[in-house]
Amino acid sequence: MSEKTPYYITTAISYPNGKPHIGHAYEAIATDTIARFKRLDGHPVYFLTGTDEHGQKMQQTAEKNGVSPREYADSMAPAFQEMVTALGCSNDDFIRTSEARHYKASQAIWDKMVAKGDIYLDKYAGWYSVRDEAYYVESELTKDENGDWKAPTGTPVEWVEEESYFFKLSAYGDKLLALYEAQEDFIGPSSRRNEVKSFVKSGLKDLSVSRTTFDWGIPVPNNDKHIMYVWVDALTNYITALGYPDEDNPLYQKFWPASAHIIGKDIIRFHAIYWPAFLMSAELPLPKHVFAHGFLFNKGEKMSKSVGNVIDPMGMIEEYGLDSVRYYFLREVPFGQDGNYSHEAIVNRVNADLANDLGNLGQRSLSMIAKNCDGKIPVFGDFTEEDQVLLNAAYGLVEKSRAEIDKFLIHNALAVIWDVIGEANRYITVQEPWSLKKTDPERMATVLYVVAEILRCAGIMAQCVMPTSAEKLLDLLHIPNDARSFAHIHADHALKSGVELPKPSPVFPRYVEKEDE
RNA sequence: GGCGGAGUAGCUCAGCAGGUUAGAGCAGCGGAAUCAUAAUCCGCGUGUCGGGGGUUCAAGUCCCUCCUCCGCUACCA
Repeated sequence: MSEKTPYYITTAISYPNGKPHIGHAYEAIATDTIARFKRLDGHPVYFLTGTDEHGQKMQQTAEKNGVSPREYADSMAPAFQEMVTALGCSNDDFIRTSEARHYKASQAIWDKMVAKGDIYLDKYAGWYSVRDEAYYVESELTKDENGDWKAPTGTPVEWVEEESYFFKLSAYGDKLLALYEAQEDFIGPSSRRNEVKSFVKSGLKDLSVSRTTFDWGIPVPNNDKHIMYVWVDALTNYITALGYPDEDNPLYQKFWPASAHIIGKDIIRFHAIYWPAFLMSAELPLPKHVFAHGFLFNKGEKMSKSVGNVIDPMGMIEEYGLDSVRYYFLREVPFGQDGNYSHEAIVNRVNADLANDLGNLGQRSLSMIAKNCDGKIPVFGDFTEEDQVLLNAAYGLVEKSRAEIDKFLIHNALAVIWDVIGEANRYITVQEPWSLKKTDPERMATVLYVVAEILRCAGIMAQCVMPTSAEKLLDLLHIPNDARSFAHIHADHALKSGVELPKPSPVFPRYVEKEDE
């Protein structure tokens, strides 16, 4: 069997000037689920996440806290690493853009873009508000009664000019449009692709890619007065982690170009326009997909610190359990669209799908096996048509869900799995193994065998979204660790009759509301 | 303002190369069953498919128009 295509997937790197929030967590678990899916499906996978630590905001926040930017970054990054761990992410590396390897990579790609003739020194001019410490474009400004320009915040602005390096983004408009044409699925979902296309069609201006007003960033080669615009360095993290600029590095050789960058919808432009332009300039291969997920809302309201409705991912894990949280967000929210969180919704979803449908399917069948089949995988007779239909549905799961995952429709991939679980519950009702127990014990054994086999397949599939619970389920079926990949979802690897099973115990507990006292 | 997306059962959504009585899940109501985590299974919806107009033998599904909501409209990241 030839090895499948390597699959390199990344989250965006988080900006650690605050605590991790549910948005960071959502992106991480979604990316992790795809990464796990691909691994289970036999691909060599590299999964990267990390923190984006440079920039003015980090420097400002550090100053407010009376520490250096590096000290501040060092104090903030661990919370993100801990979150990723707590979320059960299977990332192969965690990159921090303040690391030495990343300085090397960023300066190398910069040099490549210089060599290509795409970077030049000029002046950046614009309306600047000293008080806001921000530039504004003219369309944002208003004139006051004296005819002076004001920022949207009401602060006075002045026309300032600053020396800056520019990247010739304007030269890449046509190439980018050609890319979007040639690779329809480069940007997903399609609504985002339209936005990006129209933005590019409206004409690209050259991009200011260096700053001189602060110094927390990667120095521009051969000109220490300038640091790189954070996005130049931030985007480069995706190749730093593979060993760039050493293009002979085995990781780079194997995994670049990336299969997918999973990002939030707010940073699509940087990933779908700037990043491919930078790579084209540096003459490096382009990623295959950039997919933007939506935002999460708390009962329809945007989460914000001032409203005080921010969801802490660690608190959620504690309340509902990690696998329930992972399952809820990935099943409930159509991936690519905005989603909603509420206590009622998660309890409802988790109890219905996990405790009732899958958990109870396991419990009802495994306890019958324990009581009536000597606690061993039942001996089965000939399969009826109904048996075969159900088994085939399970064996077809990989192909069906893979088609969804390849379109980044994680919610659909999960729905496909739960369709089979529903069919299995209906099958039991129709077959009535509890009646067969008296009338036809051999047939009862066959029915229970079929259900156990469905559980095996569903359990293997579910590993991508709920690794811990799925493992537990597979343990109950006594599936060896080396028989838990998608390749085993096939009749050739079906359960062996007579294998002794452990005593069944519930895998997905029901969430019961706490009494108000 | 310009460009783009969306408006379908209480909720979340699917449907759309136009074509039989517009679907699913959840919630709700009724029933069956009793292996099981009071779980499971079956049955039950008179929905103006945002409003109006048009094309067509036939329109959530195409065209026009209006209303509402949302996104994008570059240098904070």
